[in-house]
Amino acid sequence: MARNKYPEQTVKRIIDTALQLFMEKGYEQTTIQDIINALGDLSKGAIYHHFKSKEDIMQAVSDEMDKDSTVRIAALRNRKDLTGLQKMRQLAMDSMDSDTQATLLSAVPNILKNPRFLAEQIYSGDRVVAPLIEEFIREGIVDGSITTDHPKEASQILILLLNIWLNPLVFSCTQEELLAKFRYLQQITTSMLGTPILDDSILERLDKYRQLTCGSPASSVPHPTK
Amino acid sequence: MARNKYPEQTVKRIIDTALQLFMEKGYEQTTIQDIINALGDLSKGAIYHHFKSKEDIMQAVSDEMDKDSTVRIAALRNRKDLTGLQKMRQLAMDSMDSDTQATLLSAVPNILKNPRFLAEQIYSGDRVVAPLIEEFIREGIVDGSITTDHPKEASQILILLLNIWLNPLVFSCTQEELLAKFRYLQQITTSMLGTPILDDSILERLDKYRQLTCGSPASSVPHPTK
DNA sequence: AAAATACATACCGCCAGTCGGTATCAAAAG
DNA sequence: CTTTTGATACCGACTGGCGGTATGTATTTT
Repeated sequence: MARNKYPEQTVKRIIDTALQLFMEKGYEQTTIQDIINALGDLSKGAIYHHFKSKEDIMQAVSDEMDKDSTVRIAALRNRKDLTGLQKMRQLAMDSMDSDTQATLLSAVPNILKNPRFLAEQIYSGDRVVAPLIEEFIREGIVDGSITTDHPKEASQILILLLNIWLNPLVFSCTQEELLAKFRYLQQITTSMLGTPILDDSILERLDKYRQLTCGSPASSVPHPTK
Repeated sequence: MARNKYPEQTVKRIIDTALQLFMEKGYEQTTIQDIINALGDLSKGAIYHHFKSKEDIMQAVSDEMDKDSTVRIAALRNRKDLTGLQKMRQLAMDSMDSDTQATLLSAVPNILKNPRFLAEQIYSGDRVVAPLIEEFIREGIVDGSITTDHPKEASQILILLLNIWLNPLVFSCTQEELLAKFRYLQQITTSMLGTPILDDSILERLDKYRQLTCGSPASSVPHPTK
């Protein structure tokens, strides 16, 4: 195989391919040979030239997954025209139709076989996303749009509930169950931050979100073939 | 090696040894040979006679870990002298000084290297513990000691926050941070169930709990050697 | 005595990771 | 402009260790 003049393209191809396979089959179940086969035109030596171990590939994959949520939040961060509350609302909105979420949801069969990704989600939520949310909350406290005496803890719980508890990929559920969860989450977050942050416009996205994981749009609507 | 007349003892030894090693080194990092070496007097054939795969051992280990929490809850369940609220309080109390928690906390270096256990905790919390909590909540609603319109969702969130978010093993934190978390959790759970369920008597246990993971009793009290 | 159980041991296939080698490039040297 | 040099991108055979199996043997149960 001819040598690539732009090795970063090769690196990216490896990461993308590994991401796909790790999501589909799980990290442990994916073999380096699987990645090689999926790439088609690279060898073992090529991979181990760019990454020092399989774990190293996983690290790069995790970073890649974190990337788009952090850049989205970073963009929000610089907006001077929004109150803390408005930034929070946008954030919650975004968290359900980001590219990563979509591809992740459509590719991962069930996260039960992917404890690595579950752990990654939990920790990146707490370490990278929550601190930024905390910032928004503190802004909201200053500009008067949010009320709480525990911004740090609130941000952690918020992201945990949004990313994990409400995620049908983690806790599979029917449409009605998801709706009930969402309603209760509205209630709780309202009492946490002193004002509603989750409005019903998220609901549509939420159900698309769920459909991706479960397939059937609803189990509550019996539709005998007419 | 002489054949054991009581094979269930051998099975239990394997499970206990595997539990210990899985916690210390992580599931993936523990080899069958490690288990054999730790056991000292058994061979590979012995293990694969009692368990059909390494995954099968993990399953048994998980069941073992779930066991004591489920029997404790089952015991609470039959108590007719307690209100739903009182059962909830006892449950929260128990969740922090059970044997499993203690041994788990003292053995596991960081759950980051143990995504399997983290996932296991999350799912067993949701599937086995939460439904029982929901029962207590419904009892509490009937006997008037608890108020909520979403017992199911409340139970899920409650156990998630208690087992995962508050767990210093999952999210390592200083004593003050843990205290702040606990205070906020008191607040939230109170608004969730209409009455305080976490009282300060849990706090002592909570700090012991934390000390097991981090070692130092407190970072807030500077004690220069006198 | 026969069957079932509780082990032991040698062995297999597969996997992550290694290592010596080759091909291609960029820049320095002629 | 050509040659040399050294660095980089990649190849593919190989290895050690892993999970798992097959077969054999001693002990218990029936």
